[in-house]
Amino acid sequence: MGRGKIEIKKIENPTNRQVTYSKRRNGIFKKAQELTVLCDAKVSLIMFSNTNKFHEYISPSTTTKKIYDQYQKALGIDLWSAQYEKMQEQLRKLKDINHKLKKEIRQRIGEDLNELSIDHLRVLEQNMTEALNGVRGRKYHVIKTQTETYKKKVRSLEEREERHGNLWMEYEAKMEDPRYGLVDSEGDYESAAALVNGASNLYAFRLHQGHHHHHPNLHLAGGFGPHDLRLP
Amino acid sequence: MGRGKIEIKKIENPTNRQVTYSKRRNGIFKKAQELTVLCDAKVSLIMFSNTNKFHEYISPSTTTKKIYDQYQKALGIDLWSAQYEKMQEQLRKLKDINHKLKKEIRQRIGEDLNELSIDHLRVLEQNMTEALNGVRGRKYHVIKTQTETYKKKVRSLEEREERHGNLWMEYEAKMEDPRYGLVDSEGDYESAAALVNGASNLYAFRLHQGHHHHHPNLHLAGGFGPHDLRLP
DNA sequence: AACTATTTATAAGA
DNA sequence: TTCTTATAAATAGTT
Repeated sequence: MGRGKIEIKKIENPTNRQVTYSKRRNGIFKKAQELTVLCDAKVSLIMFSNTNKFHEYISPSTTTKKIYDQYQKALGIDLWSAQYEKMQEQLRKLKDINHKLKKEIRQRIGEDLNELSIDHLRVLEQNMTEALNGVRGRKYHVIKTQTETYKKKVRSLEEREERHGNLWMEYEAKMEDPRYGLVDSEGDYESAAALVNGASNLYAFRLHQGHHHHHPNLHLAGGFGPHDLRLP
Repeated sequence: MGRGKIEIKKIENPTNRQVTYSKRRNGIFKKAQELTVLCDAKVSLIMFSNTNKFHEYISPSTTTKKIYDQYQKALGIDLWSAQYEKMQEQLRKLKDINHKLKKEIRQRIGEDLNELSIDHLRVLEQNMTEALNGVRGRKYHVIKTQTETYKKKVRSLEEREERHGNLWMEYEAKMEDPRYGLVDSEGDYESAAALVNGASNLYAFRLHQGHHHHHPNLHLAGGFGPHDLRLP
């Protein structure tokens, strides 16, 4: 279609080749666009000239990525599948582990016990008893340490009192702050809750359940709060 | 170019549209091939018809993957990075949740208590006490149910014994199987461990730690066994 | 799937 | 590059 018929073979004259590339590129892009409109088709046309100049046509109704996804689907291949599936597998495993960890916590919280056999229950009970002893031991240790610390502070304050004479009031005020409590009483949940500041959701969860009590500081570490813990 | 000029707009008649698609598709493929040869260009032409039928032309000197790699390089973008990063973020979140869950379990096992304040310790102790009561309650319930079941079985066997006279031996053998134990004694860890069959790793973990005891059935549900639980 | 009148694309030249 | 134009090629409507 031109002044003369041409043979379809590489145009050796670079200028000529470039001109033809330019003209025919426009022609094919126009054709692609017409096909898109006339036939409601999706077309992706990517070309690189022999000088590696890049040009593309893509139907307005889609994107290059979509076309390529569809392409992979059509051919049943995926050149990126190796990496992708590796990550999918990782995700699956983590979700599974997560699920199991949640279940363990639920059982240690006293839920989901029905599926445990008598033998499991015995081991769990023994295990929790030991753990509880550990917690109690630690608690007493902390209390003891605190007590000694405050005894020292008292002595220190008394000495300063002898010299200055008006710090006693300050000390008394401090001792009324529950955070400095020296007592060994368990206290009730409410007052304990009020003190828990950096508490993990575990405690938030329990307080929530037992007392329908709400404290803004008890909702930290989003992602596995009360709701999540109840998941199967 | 045809018997009459046509407007470039969607062909409503489906048959007509399909015919036009077919004809023009051939035309554009021919053009792509000619351009490839004449101008030594690389062309990737992918199209999906209205009915999602897939057709492609690719210059013989390249492959579709190469074209897309070149495409991404030319545009300086990565079509899959968004998805990739989304998965990375998901992985990160799951790992974080995992870490927190493990920490909760460690604290309920009596480890990692040092960072807990006296108030946290009190709440945890109270919480574990309640949970332990729950486990004990469940245990006694199971024992009671089992006891009643075996009382019935005994009666049933006695009745059959009256009629048949040789099943008593079978029953006695059964009662020697620890799985049918009626006793309420806690038993020692070793014998308990021997019974734990579908036990979660939680128990496997504790038994492991306390007694350096190994039982093949205690290593189920891979992925968050003893080693994992010690992770930070 | 073939035909063909007509439109469209484009090769060569400016 | 762009325009021009003669001619080749593509194709719309028809069979």
